[in-house]
Amino acid sequence: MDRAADRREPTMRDVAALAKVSTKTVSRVINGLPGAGAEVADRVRAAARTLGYRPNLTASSLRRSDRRSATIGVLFEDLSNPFDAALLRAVEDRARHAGVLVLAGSSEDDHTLQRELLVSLSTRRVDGVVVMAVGGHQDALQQERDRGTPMVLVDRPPTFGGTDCVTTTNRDSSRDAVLHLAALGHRDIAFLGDRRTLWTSQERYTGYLEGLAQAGLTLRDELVRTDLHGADLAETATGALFDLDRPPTAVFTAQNLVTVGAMRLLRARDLHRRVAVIGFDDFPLADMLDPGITVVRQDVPGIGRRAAELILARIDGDTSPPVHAVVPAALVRRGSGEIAPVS
Amino acid sequence: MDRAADRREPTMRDVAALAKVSTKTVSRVINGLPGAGAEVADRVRAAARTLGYRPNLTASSLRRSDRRSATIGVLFEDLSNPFDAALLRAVEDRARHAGVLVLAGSSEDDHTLQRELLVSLSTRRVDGVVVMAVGGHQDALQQERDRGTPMVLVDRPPTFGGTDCVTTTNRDSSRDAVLHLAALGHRDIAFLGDRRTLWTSQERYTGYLEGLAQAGLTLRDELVRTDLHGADLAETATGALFDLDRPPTAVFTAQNLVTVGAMRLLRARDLHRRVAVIGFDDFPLADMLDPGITVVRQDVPGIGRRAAELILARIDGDTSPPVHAVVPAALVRRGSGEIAPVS
DNA sequence: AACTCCTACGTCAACGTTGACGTAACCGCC
DNA sequence: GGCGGTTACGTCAACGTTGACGTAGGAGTT
Repeated sequence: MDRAADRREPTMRDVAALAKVSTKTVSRVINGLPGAGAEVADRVRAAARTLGYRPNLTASSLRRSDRRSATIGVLFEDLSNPFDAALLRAVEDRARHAGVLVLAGSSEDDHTLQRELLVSLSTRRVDGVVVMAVGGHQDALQQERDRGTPMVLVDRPPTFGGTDCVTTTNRDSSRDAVLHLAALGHRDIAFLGDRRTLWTSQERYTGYLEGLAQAGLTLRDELVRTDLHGADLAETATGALFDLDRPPTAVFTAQNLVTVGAMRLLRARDLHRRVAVIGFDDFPLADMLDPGITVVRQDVPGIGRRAAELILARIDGDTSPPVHAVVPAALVRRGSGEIAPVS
Repeated sequence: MDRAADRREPTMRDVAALAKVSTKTVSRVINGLPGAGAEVADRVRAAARTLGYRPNLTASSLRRSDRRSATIGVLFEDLSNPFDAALLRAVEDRARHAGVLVLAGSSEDDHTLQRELLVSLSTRRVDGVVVMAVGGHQDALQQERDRGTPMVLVDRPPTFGGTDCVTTTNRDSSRDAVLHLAALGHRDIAFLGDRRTLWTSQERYTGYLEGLAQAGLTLRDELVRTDLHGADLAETATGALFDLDRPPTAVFTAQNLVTVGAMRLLRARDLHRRVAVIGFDDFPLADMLDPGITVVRQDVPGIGRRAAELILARIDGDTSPPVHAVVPAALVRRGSGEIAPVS
């Protein structure tokens, strides 16, 4: 076994000495800059190879005028949510193609932690930050943004100026989902939502209201349940709905864990074939359930790609006005949303 | 909107000038080192705060003797696989508590890409690397390891020396799963596996063989289907199994996508209530299906935590002999694995 | 009173790299 | 054959920080 741990990493100086040139010439060859003859360049490359030389990007970015670290930070709430995972993947994918690596950090919906992570990132001089989770106030984000760090918010618009964001068609797609249910004849459509503090929840609720209005239905307040953070709360709330004298015949669940919780209850009460369900956010195996769950599917890779493109452009010096990019979601019909009301 | 993008970041020199001390004193205060009076320290901290000073970790690690970047690299295959996502999350969590951030990169099962990512990471002078995906040869890994980079493999033992790894009880748990099925009276138990080049596939297959042997059952070669990379291939292969004259009464699926594919077919042929299924690897909503899927659940957070602890220890200079940590998996009974053979 | 020791600072150089600039050799051209 | 231009190098300092070391002043010891 090779105990190489204590061996010093070779530097440009070592390569230069072996190739009998100056470090500057090594720099030119390594970076592919002009000003080095073919013969010398070969010698340098050979020396680099024999020594196993790897340029030190941190030293390089320290000295370089652009000061780039070719690294961006990505903050998310919880990777165990497939939405976050897919988003990170999409951002990482796009960034990698630009030679940029991703420093990942999960804030677990904790403002203190988020602030600390932002400091950690800025301490490492990332070129920009993509933030895909912020409940409540955005002070820490604004503070970081004001320092000049390029920033893109995902799934939430900024409460402060000068910052790009990428969201999906929360309101329009929610409205469409409700209209889809109404078109089947449903008149009692419940709304089950995540925490009201979340911008997406509010948007989806607004879309729900718009849908009801557009279909000529009246809102029944008791069919609206919000602040359902997690599948368990959603399950309980769904139970309460079906204890009503006049229970809903259709349910619009405005977040994927809420959908799962609702389905769990419907299944337990054997209502899953009689009550229509449309969920916002797709989730794995939604097609495997019986019936398959009709969902509003966000274009997660599209959102991630767009976010990455925006941050990369800003890092490249794009100073055009801030953008709110909206990536369209689509209704995926799998059965649960196509159940007509029992007459 | 604050156009701060072009304002130079404040440095120690700026803080020193404002606090009327030397940069070295600022360094002492910022790093909490002794040798600075209380009054001076307060002045320095105040100056740092007014300027919005953030230490530059890249410059610091360049100069420091330990040369630490407080960053580790994590390579995974595909974040859209919940196994990878949960693992990354666990590693990130543990690392964060040690003040270490994670540079994430997906290799997408491509050796060229993996090699490039390793170079990118080493170019950024990460302190260590956790690798959770390598099919086939490990040349690039060994090369990186030989440079002295601390490394931990997850889910696969190294083919070279001097490197830690963390795996689960692939063989033992597979054997137990088969014995569980055999105890119900199953005598025709099929094996559906991922690519044979994967070490985990081989281990699980070996466990399957051990289980058959221990239960006194004879292997029927036509009930073994491997190289099923992805749910679609698994679905097709499962179909072929049930076209046999004497189809299996139970199926052991050795990977989560394989399980999903198999379930898809069983559902399509309405066999899902008659054929027993045990899958290796849990997956979201496995409990929501009908029947719930009995699985061998790996302790993914445990694996991730262990991997992080190992790499952090190595970075801290632990030179004890390489470790192969084995984190036990557990059988989770949900129904599909408890179906008795139809007589 | 002379000494050692300690504390609280400061000075300087170096980490690995690159921007700015210098220079020697060679080219073409009137 | 002298001039301007280009090419292929080299030299030097600086990026932001910290390790090694220096020093002034005060406290404690003999």
